[in-house]
Amino acid sequence: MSIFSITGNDLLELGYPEGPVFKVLIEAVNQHYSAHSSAEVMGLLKRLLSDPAAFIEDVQLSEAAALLLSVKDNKTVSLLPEPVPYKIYGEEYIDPNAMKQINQAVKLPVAVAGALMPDAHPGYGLPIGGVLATNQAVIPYGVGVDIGCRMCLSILDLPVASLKASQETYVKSLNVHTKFGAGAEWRKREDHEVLARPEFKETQLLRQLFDKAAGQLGTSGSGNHFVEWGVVTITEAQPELNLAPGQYVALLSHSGSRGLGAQVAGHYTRLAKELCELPEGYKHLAYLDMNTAEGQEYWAAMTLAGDYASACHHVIHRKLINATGATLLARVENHHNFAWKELYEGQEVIVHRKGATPAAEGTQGIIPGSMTAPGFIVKGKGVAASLQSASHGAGRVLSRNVAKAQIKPDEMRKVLADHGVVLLGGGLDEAPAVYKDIRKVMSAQSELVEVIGEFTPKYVRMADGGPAED
DNA sequence: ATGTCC
Repeated sequence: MSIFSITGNDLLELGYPEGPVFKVLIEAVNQHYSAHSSAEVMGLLKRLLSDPAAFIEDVQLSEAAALLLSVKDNKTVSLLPEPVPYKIYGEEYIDPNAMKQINQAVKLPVAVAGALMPDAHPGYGLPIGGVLATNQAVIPYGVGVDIGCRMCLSILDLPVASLKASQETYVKSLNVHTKFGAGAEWRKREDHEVLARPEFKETQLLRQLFDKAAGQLGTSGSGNHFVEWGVVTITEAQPELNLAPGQYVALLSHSGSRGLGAQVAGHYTRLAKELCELPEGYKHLAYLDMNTAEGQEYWAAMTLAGDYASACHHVIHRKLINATGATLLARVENHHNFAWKELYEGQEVIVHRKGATPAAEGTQGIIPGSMTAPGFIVKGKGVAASLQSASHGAGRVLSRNVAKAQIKPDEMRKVLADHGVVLLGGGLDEAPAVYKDIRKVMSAQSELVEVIGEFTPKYVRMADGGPAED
């Protein structure tokens, strides 16, 4: 007969809420159950956690059961004893810390299903590249700080030869009509109907944020955001895009909802943490009940931030297309940090995509590679196991700090020159070498999306990189 | 991601 004992880690693994119940339960089990098998005790502990009321008169476990019931009354949320189903795509390319984060998210009591995309890397709460479906709950950090961060591609009627022949015009258009950097605002403000939205008058938060949003309309921010001219190659006729096979000049942008979305995310994450107390290590996953005023308020603010992000892209594209005198032939755009109401196995769920491209059957999207690697125009296949999602890019392999310490400016210049790419701004932390191989990432998700076109960057503008690390 | 704590 072996002597068996449990530890606090065992209880954490089982999803027990941290607190006095730990000490009481460890003592009770080690005193009264040490002669039982590990499997027997674990089974008992699972039953106790899922239904403490059934143990309230149990000789050995009544105290623990009472504590568990009072914890529930005190709104500390208990995790699921078993995770809901989730599928990982391209596991061999994914950081273990991102795996750990999706493993936590699928134990939330509101979780319905999850998925992890092949470009995944760690984030706050849900990993970047993480997808989570929940029941009647929205997780502000499941959407992310940059609410509505999205891609927008305009395919134009300009001759491809003009890219080289009129290099100066294209480069100048980026310098004149885009604005990058944290806090960047246009001195002469742009206009767009999104600024007339009633939501800007309906909460104190959005009233406060309106002026900054008006100033930042049509700016791009910093980090991995970009605006670039390049070449779209279509190999087969695409009726949905109304495009014949061939090559086209195109404009591609990547940016989000700027200060507006960041402040909305911060505000409602703080609120969610107050209303939804989760165990240690899970707190960034705090959620709002969709059937409360707070949940509905976040949803409205998130929707506005998403539409604002779209408006920013449209302002940028309008100005750059005007600068070249082009005509728009086709446009593809998609959010990749957002939450949607969708059906999963017949149930309405809230699908959070934090750095993941919507890929419902026939839905078009853009998955960028890097400055020197192609991006892909894709059409979703509607695979339920991925919650109808795909990656939102190649994903980083080097952190910003490591990149700034390791990559030499001359190496980066050479890679750009070898690919015929002109870069305005941009830092070592955005060098092509910091990204995974987009072709490997695409093959890891070939069952999720069909590629219908490629985009190759030529003239790229980004925010100036930060200072190099020592 | 954001002028890095409303």
